Amino acid sequence: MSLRATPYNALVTAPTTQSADVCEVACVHPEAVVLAKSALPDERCATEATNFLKLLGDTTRLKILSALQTTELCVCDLASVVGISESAVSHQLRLLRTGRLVAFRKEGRVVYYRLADEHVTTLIRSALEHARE
Amino acid sequence: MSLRATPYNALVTAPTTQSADVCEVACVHPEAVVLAKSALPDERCATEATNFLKLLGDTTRLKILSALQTTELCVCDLASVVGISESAVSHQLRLLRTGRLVAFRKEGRVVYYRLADEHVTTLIRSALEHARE
DNA sequence: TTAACACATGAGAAGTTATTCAGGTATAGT
DNA sequence: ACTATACCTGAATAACTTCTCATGTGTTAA
Repeated sequence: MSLRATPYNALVTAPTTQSADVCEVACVHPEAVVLAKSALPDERCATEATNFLKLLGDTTRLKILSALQTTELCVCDLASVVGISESAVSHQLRLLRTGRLVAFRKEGRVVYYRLADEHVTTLIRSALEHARE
Repeated sequence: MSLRATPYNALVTAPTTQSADVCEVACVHPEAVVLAKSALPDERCATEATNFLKLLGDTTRLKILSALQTTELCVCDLASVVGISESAVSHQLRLLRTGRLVAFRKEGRVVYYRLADEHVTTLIRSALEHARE
């Protein structure tokens, strides 16, 4: 996960010149293509959404987030719960903070992290449900 | 995305020897740690869930899946809709097939892909909703 | 049979990611 | 002031991902 919002394939994707004829490239079902194309989320939303999903799509981060579903925890605690180094946790927390998936409060030298969003809980629950079936 | 189910950090993660004292490593809030630890999803579920979320966490795949929410489409169509090469689409479809996010039917030499699962639609909708707010 | 088409796949290149390690900063206690 | 603690961060490295290009497979049409 990069901290910048620029996705890998933003540079690679063909420049979609929205001319009159949508189906310039060879395609089999023009009407279906037009329909599907109009249903695509706009670029910004798609990027935001994938950045969000990317953050959930990592075992370490999913564990961190799962742990935070029960209670707020400090970095030390999280390292202990997840079973990795504090440094690794800290790096991941930075990504989660940047993506606004977690919030935190400082108390002296201890930093308590918590989930920032209901969506996180919902999505994790859905994904786990899907995984179990 | 690898096709194998072995995650990157399965080999790196410290071996959690589940001895009597859960908090062997230094940690600040033992009770919170125990609580959070018991709430962690088991390893297999966490892996499956993250594999699923990983598949959603890519702009190209999200576009493919979004397109398939409207109607079934062949590889050609998808390439046209998303704006990338057929080969790239095909590679991504393989991952989505392996992860059982899409299903397909063959008709002559054309292969029609469709979403395999309600969860996919739900999750995409949630993620986009989160992205927009 | 031959050619064209729709799709799949392997190899390789270029980019991205997650960890460790070696330092940092800020706060609390002595 | 000095030390320990809790946390953060940059650099480096190994692993992973996603594309392109070349090629292979199966099906239809001439």
